[in-house]
Amino acid sequence: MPKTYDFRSTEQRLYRWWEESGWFKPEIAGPDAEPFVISIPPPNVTGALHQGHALFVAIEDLMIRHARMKGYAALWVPGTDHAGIATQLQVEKMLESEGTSRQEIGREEFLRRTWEWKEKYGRRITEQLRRLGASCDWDRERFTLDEGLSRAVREAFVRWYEEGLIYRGTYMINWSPGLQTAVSDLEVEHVEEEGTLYYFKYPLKDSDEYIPVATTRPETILGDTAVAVHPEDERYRQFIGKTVLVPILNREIPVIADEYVDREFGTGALKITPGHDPNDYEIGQRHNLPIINILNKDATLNENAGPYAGLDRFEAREKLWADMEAAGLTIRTEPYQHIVPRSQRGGEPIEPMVSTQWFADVSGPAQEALQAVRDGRLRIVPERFVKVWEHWLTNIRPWCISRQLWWGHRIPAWYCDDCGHITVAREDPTGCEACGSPRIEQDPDVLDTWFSSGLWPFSTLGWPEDTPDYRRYYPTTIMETGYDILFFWVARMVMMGLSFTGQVPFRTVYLHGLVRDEHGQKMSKTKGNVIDPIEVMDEYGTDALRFTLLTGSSPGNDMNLAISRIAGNRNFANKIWNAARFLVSNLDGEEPTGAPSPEGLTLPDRWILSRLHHLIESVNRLFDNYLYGEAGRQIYDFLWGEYADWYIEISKIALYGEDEAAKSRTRHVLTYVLDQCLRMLHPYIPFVTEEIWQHIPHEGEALIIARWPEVDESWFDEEAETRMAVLMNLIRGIRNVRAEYQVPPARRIAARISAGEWAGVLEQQREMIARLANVAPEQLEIVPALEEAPSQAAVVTIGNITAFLPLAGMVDIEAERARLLRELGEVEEQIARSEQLLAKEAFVNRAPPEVVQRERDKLEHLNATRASLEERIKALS
RNA sequence: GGGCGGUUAGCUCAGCUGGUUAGAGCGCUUCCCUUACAAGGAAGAGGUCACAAGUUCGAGUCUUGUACCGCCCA
Repeated sequence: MPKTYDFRSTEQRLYRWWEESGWFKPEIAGPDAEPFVISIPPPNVTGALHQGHALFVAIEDLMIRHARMKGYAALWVPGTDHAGIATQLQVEKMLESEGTSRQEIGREEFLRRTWEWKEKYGRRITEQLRRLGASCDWDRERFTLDEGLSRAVREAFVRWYEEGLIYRGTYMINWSPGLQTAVSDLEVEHVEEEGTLYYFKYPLKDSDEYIPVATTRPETILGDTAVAVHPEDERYRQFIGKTVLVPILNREIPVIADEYVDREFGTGALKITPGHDPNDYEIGQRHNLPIINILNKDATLNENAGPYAGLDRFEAREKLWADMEAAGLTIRTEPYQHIVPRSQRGGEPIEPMVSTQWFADVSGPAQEALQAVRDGRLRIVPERFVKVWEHWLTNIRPWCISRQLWWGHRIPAWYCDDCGHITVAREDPTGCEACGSPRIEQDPDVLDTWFSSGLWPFSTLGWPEDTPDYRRYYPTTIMETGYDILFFWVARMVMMGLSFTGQVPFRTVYLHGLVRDEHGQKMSKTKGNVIDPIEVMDEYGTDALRFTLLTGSSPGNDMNLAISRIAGNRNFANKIWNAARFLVSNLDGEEPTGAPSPEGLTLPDRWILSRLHHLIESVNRLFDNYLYGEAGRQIYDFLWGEYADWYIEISKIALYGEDEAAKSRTRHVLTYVLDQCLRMLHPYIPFVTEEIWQHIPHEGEALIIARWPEVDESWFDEEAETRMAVLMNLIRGIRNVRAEYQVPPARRIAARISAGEWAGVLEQQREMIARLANVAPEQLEIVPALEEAPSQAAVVTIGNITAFLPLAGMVDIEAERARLLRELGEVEEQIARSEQLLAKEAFVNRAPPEVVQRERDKLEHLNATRASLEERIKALS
């Protein structure tokens, strides 16, 4: 084994081996195994890997590998999403660079070019998922525009249409002028911005009087169809029912009364534009107001805007205001904080507009989705997201599902030129369903991408066909994804799953947070703080990135990713590598496997095995509660802080000695403990653990299919743990003194230990003390009590144990006294605290007995330490 | 306006069911290229756990309130 772990020569080779061996497939678990299934959150087919992908892959691969090792039929279904808007934009950009456009080349050619683009770039993202170690069953890979999935979309659309849940209608929607399509409510962000509030006059017809009105969007005046005031507002009461004139256009509109009007806001009078404001739309419905649309699809003004037709909405705003100023219709302007609806993609202002679109009334399915969580068929982790779930689903509104795009699932509706009937069908019709006319035309629009992703957990398994995969692997086990798409995706999958399959699409939803940069900033190209996963993997290896993502985050919370941590975890991989290297180089031909025999074990053996099984117990409990980060950290701490720092150092005594039985036993313990740790670490850092496992003695073909460790409480050994704790403290104490007195590390010192009842234990471990504290073995004296304490010596006290270190010429009596007094002070402080606690009757009576006993033991130990310290201080005086 | 999360060492974060002297990585100080590992080892400094009150024998952990930061929804 080379001196450092080389991930570059390892990762690709292992991944290919695993995949070619068929270990990513659930079939390896046998036909009776219980399935454990995850559908991948399908990344954008033409997207590039970012930390969000890296995080979900790390978590899901961890879940899948863990399940696989536990013997489940583990299936991770991979795939990609056609991502309508994103992909179409990319292709349009390409066309633009070619000096053409999608309009110019036409729909058919555009789709051909987009498929071409998909073929070219579609493999990039899945290659990158492989690079992360994702153990997906690639034979089951799906794409949302695949034939099967398209059939699922058809089926779903038609069924909901037949049930009356999907309908076509003219309502207020969110219009994206840049994309020239409708978008759903979810795709609009509401951003608070500095704007202007414009005050102006609404002149009364045949009068010099006017109603003052304020607006943040003056151009919408052109679409006003009423002015509203509060019915009880004394200021405006007399105007109710009168007629006012739209500025510049001089169109006549009524003054109406509506309680919706906030008398405190602005002037207390409200202009009503039902065509371009959701609230005004509501009021317009109540009062039967006409709706005037003043916008074209590209957000320029149309013929209804009179002299402003053709202008962009923001140009029109300025020009109209200038004209009104000239006409004496303006009052004043003032700076104003208001909420601007902006496109989630690109950030351009969204225009509310009345438009004919397809909608899905999901209020029924939403109720079922609520019920599923309430009755426990669906569990959300972390639980706090249940509140968000409840709130959103109880206030759900119709979902606008049509998009004026070309890349996507075309809406399966045909309009009859003759009778106007709409034919909605599973198979492309040749004629009108109502009149039979062949003069039918398919709706040009496509469906919201989320409509097809909503079917993902079952469409990928074959639905609507009753396939073997669908029967065996549906419902899936867990849906792991970011909390940011809880509504977009998770809620829709649950609603659609319940509606179409009658079952929850997954039993558990596990939500992770966002990956931010080191200082909690959102990563973005413009900020230049993007940490590219590919670059990170190139420099530190996949395992380092995975371990950092997995141990740096906790469920549902955002995480800040720091390069220094990734580097640290690269070091961790190397640390395990070298621990294994040490083991392998000391095997001397032996190949111990399985658990060692409990017979004839030494104290350190018993200790590390006890610690290991406490770790296994803890890790399993943490896994049961989805606390993967904490579990990973605990394995890290154990492996580095106990196995490597202590047990390996101790093992050198036996391994470098002459006792063959001791060597053999030590090799076995070393191997067993490392093996168990590698198994637990494999879901976190699959590459380095597999590579190491292949080097150390093992049973079975590969770590990826090895059994997950189970706790065996018979290894628990409290006595060994207590004794080792004392020994370790003693050794640390001696090392500490050495450092304080600046004893050269290489220099062996003498030690005379008065150990009381510990003399036997210490005597048995004298080699360990000698080696780890660098005490000369022939100058290590361990006795129950020293006849005479050496005067020229530094002292280490651990309870009843006092170690004298005669550091000839190095010990300054005064300095030593000061050091011991300092230590005494600390001990006394702790004694006081402990005594205070034990003096309280309430504590002694009410705290659990074992807690009280522990406190008593502690106090006893402290008192012993104090006594030795005092004695020594007295001796030095 | 409603809801949620965060506030713990210089920086980035853990701390699961309340229970020894609150941990880690990075950074910092001192020493060491000791035959697994300098991507390392040994020793160390550094925290009134945002603030206030409460529950409890016991609170970083539970409850309430406050402040600040962030997110979601309207």
